[in-house]
Amino acid sequence: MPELPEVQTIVDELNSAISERTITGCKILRPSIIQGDRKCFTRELQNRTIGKIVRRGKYLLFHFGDDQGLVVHLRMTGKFILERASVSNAPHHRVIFHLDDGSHLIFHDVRCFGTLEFVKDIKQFKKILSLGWEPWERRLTTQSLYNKIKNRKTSLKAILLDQTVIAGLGNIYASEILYDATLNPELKGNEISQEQTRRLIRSVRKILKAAMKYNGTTISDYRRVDDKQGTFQNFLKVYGKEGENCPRCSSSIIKIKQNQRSTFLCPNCQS
DNA sequence: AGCGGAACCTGTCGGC
DNA sequence: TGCCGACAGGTTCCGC
Repeated sequence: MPELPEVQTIVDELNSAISERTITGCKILRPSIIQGDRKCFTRELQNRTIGKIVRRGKYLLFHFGDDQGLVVHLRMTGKFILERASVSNAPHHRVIFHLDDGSHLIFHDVRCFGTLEFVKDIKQFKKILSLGWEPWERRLTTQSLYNKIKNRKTSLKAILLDQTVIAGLGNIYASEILYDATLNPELKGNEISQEQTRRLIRSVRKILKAAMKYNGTTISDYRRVDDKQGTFQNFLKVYGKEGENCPRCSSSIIKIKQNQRSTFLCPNCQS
């Protein structure tokens, strides 16, 4: 489900809703969701006060005042639900956090790919350390990105999904970005010019910024903490638009498979 | 080293 | 109607 704009929306809403709340207890309904030491998880989180919640790539980092914290990844269908009073019974509730104001934060996940992990030092957490540039990081420049991908034999689409290059992009925005930049998704890293790299970065920033403005894209599962939907699906140009007309040239949008995943493109504009 | 495919788990949808 | 395969917003592991 969520890519950077969806995760950022959720992080912003959680900061408003539960920052400075203390976790009074937690109930694990699906143990496989918990990474690391499951036995310690409940004990480590007990009586912790949630400080700042930040996003890095598609991870949510709940800081507990020091370097310790809770690292969450929503994967495809993970979401957070805040219930003010009693906890409803739903089949996909996986972990329930009880908070000191009587409310409950529920981690809900249909497919159970999502992960929660307590970490003693977030700064040294390997999965976070291996992430690439944030889209608005100064070090992400035409030159640095060009240097990083100029020898790669894989497609631009796969490069955009590679979290060790730029962190936060996923399948929807990868197609939208390549369409915006008029780049063929099947072009290889070692085939693109500096000018094309410049356009790629510009489109990454443009599309993500617009998606965040509209609180992300809801196609089926993604919901905000208050259960509202994002609205960027109303502005998608190619994702899920197979057979529809390209807004730029009216050619028919096509769907192809790259590395087992769908890519949507205009075969004319992006040739 | 770097690439592509399988696996992880559950639900939905379209075709026959 | 019912079954079966394909597909879904992501990541990790494994073999080549």
